Amino acid sequence: MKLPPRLLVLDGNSLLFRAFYATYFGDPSKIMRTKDGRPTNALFAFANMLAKLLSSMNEGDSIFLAFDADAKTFRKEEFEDYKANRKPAPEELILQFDPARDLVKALGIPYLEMHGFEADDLAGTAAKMAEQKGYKVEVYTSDKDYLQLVSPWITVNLLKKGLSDMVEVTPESMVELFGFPPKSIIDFKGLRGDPSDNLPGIPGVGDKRATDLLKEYGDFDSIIDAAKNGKIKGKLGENLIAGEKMGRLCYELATMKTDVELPFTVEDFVYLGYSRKEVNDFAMLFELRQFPTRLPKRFERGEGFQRNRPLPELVRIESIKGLDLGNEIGLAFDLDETSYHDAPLLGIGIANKKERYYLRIEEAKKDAKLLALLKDPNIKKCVYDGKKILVGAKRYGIEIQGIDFDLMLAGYLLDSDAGSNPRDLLSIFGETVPEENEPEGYELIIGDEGDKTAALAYHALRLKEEALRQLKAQGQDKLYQEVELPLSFVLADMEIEGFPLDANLLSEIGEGFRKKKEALELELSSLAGHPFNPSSPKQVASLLYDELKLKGPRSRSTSVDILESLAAEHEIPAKILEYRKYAKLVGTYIDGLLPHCKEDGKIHTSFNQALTSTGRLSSSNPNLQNISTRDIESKEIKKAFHYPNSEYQILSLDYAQIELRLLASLSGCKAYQEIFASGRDLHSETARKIFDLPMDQEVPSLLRRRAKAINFAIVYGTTAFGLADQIGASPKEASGIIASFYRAYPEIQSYLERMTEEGTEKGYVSTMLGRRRNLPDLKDPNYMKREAAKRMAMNAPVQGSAADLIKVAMIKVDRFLKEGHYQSKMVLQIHDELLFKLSKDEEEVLLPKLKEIMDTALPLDVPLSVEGSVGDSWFNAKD
DNA sequence: GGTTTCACG
DNA sequence: ACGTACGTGAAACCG
Repeated sequence: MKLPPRLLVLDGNSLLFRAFYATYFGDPSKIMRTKDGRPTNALFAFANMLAKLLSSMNEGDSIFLAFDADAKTFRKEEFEDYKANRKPAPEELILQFDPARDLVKALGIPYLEMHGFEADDLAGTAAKMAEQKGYKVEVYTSDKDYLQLVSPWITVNLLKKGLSDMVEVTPESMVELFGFPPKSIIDFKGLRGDPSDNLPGIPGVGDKRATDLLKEYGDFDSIIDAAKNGKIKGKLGENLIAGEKMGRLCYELATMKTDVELPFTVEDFVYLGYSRKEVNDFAMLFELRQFPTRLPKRFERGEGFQRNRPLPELVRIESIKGLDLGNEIGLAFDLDETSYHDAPLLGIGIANKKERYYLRIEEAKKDAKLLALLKDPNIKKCVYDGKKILVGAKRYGIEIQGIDFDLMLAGYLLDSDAGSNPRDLLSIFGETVPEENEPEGYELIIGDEGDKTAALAYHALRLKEEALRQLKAQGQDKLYQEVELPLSFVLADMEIEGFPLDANLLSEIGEGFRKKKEALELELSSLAGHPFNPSSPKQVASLLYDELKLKGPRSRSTSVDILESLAAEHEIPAKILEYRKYAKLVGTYIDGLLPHCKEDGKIHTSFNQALTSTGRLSSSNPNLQNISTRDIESKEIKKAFHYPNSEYQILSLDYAQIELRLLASLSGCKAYQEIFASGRDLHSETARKIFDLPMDQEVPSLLRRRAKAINFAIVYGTTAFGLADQIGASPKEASGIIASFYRAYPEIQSYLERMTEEGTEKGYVSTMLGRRRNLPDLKDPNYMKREAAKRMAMNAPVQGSAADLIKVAMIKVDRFLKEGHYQSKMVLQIHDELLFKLSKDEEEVLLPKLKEIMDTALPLDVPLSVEGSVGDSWFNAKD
């Protein structure tokens, strides 16, 4: 006969508490710690408990572990004093909570925590679910509340000290041990209360009387009835009647919830093994060297192990009719990620916590119930890349309301270097998605249609709680809720609105560039004495360094600065540079841009909101954040960006020296702040300070240039070599300048040092709004890697805070424009600059108002300066 | 697909 | 004795 499947249910909090106190010795100074002082006693004992339990398991057995989420539970809402008497857990234990979670993860044990529920509700639900499916369930805890679960199929193992000192409670042993059957424990608690949870019960009823009453009358209700009917005489009877309300409340609070809507099915609990690498990393980090050896080898998994549960089977449907989706769903669009402004929308993925569905677009568009659900703001949508969905939906005339959670943005904040494609980003959570539905060779795998889309919908919904928990733990929940998520809606509008491009004018401008490029090509061939491709670095290097024998660098580089330095020796390098300029213009900005121009006379970029390591946006397809502006001739391109018939103008508002102002504010350097407060020229003032010039004398332009260079160098995480290279001085001279800068602004030096030190300690640095950049390389043994990471540690908080600032400004600007029902629209962001489609009659009102919003987006210790300009084209809207 | 170059902040 | 500035995207070349 086949044995019933076996499930182990663990109360993680209870076990961890037990683990802690079993190794506490009554004194925090005596507990086990790592060399650098982090407490590990509870982890040690907890890890050994888990190792022992895993050792008892066979292939095919299941395990589930529940944790408490945060303090606010439904019990607390019903009874304010619930657990009010509990002493807060000691600091040493609290410090081990998060690592314990990491351990459970590393061990590949399916685990769960949910807001508003305690571990026992989740564990109880899991146990009951499994019981119904015919499992033999073993619960491990030290909490006697669990005894109410005991049944022929559920045994509760009560831990006294550790796993070695444990009582197994079955229905039979229960009566023996406690004098009443499992279900009476709730009646018992209603009568007697539970001092450990601060439940008073009924006054005058203690252990003895409660047991006696239960023996005589059976359960809580019958006892109260008996008292009301006068069968229980005297003081006890009166107490029972008077205390009924409190007793009943205690009864309810003691009742374990076994009907929580879990995002798991019992099948998800099957144990698939642990990752050797993750376990070893954990053991190393907490100096538990023996621990990995205690784990059963049969469950060890090597590289490439996917701990994630198998996805629920994909269900293709033609309508959502009859589906139970509730008021929170996962939603995904089958729409190419990189070309969602044009690519066809193939279908829609929908998920609840247990199932995932896919509808082709033809069916989806006809499904009235689906369309109503999509536009219902009360149905919360959990998505991956909501902006893509909004843009796609708009094109197909589908209305979307109620986007509530965006897994892409949450994952990006948790690890800005994780990469923004779903596969890489989901790996943060130990999940993955099926391969894209792509033709493999000539064989089209039709079976995969919608698989990835439905999986994304499913993950977005299922990972919401976990992602929000992690964001909160990292102090990034506000940044997510109040900045990134709302910004994604603003960006969607900007992308949909687009930016005007006059294709005819652009082609015309391009013809001029093309002629110059072709002329230079001929000229170069004749100068070289033979035809060659000036676009080929290899051919150019061979011409310059082999044929002409010019003295260049060992690297044989042909980049701008090298060619400029060679210009004195020969006329070819300068011509090559000129050729490259026109080749770039034609290739990237004329021929590259034209195909992106749509019939609406506009260009629709994609802002990538989950890509850069620092928190900036990036723009692609096409990139509108790198249109030429420095070189006056190249800037001609900007003339083609204008609205037809001058019905609208272009307004540009940009933050002046935003990063340096932030450096002044973040570092708290008074002298540096003072320059901005005074409104004087930053670079001249810096030159005066570091080169010791008199206040009244005008600053020579060479010194101002050098001061400007060092101001930038500082934000980049300067090196003397880099600065020297930049200003054409010796490294020695450059390091002298750096030293003078730090002498003039010592707080800036200490701020930058603090960033590298804190970064090394914590493994990350943060911006003003708590955005993180992880920098594990600060500890890398390789010197070069470490130095590079230091520069990132100095730069990321500044560059990232600037990104925070303009993102907040964008949200505020957007709200202002929408609330005032203005015609004008925000259409582009270029890191420190916002561009607007400006309705002429709104200019007078908007200019000062928008400036003010940008100026005051975040409170700083320096004034901000926003410069604005208006023109009939982008070209004319600058300076 | 990786490398080089160059456009931007 | 290393070999240097921070963050991007697109196009062209080259193997």
